[in-house]
Amino acid sequence: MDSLGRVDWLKEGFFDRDPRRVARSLLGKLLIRTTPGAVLAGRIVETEAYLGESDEAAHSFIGKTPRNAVMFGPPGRAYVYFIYGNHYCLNVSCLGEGVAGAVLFRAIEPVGGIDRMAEARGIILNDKCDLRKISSGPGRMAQALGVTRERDNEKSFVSPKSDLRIADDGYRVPRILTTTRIGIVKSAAMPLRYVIAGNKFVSGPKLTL
DNA sequence: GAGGAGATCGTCT
DNA sequence: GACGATCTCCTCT
Repeated sequence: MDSLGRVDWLKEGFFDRDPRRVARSLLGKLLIRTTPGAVLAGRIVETEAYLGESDEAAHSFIGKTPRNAVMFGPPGRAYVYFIYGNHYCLNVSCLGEGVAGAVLFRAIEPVGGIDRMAEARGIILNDKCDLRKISSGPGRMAQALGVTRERDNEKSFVSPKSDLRIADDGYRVPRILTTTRIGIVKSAAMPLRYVIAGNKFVSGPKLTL
């Protein structure tokens, strides 16, 4: 972690808030995966908030099931699910025990261990490669960080022993844009997607300001 | 560059 | 048995 300089690790209280506030606050923070051979780090540039049982688009809308139980658990835990038969998506639980809520990590800007993340994505690093393909989009980002449900679901983001944590290195987000969420049908009009304005690693269609 | 469709499987009804 | 918080490839312009 020496290469990252001095950072503050996020604590459980950070996540014990409304998912909308957590989603905004997470922008600009560093998502860090510690592996035996390298430290993978990415700056969070895009998030989506999923509210509790009042949000039709959230998995928690149908109530607690084995799949979504983490959303109802304590804050600061990883909720990982498998989607479309191909991809994993990484979320962090918000609010306290018994209250559902989560924030989906949609994209990060690679800042450390880039070669390892590219390798995990099957991308050859050279002058022509598009770095956005490493971690721009929930499925891509999860693959770059080696996130799977078996390995990471229910894992704590706030335990000092965890290999999946979030840090604040003092980066100041210039401006935040709020848009509707991507890929959902129900409650699609709710503006619960947050992105760092102008950041090229944000996924989805280009945003006009 | 934009748009459409297929891939593929866990989860819930 | 249907559907999904996605990605990639292919076609068309």
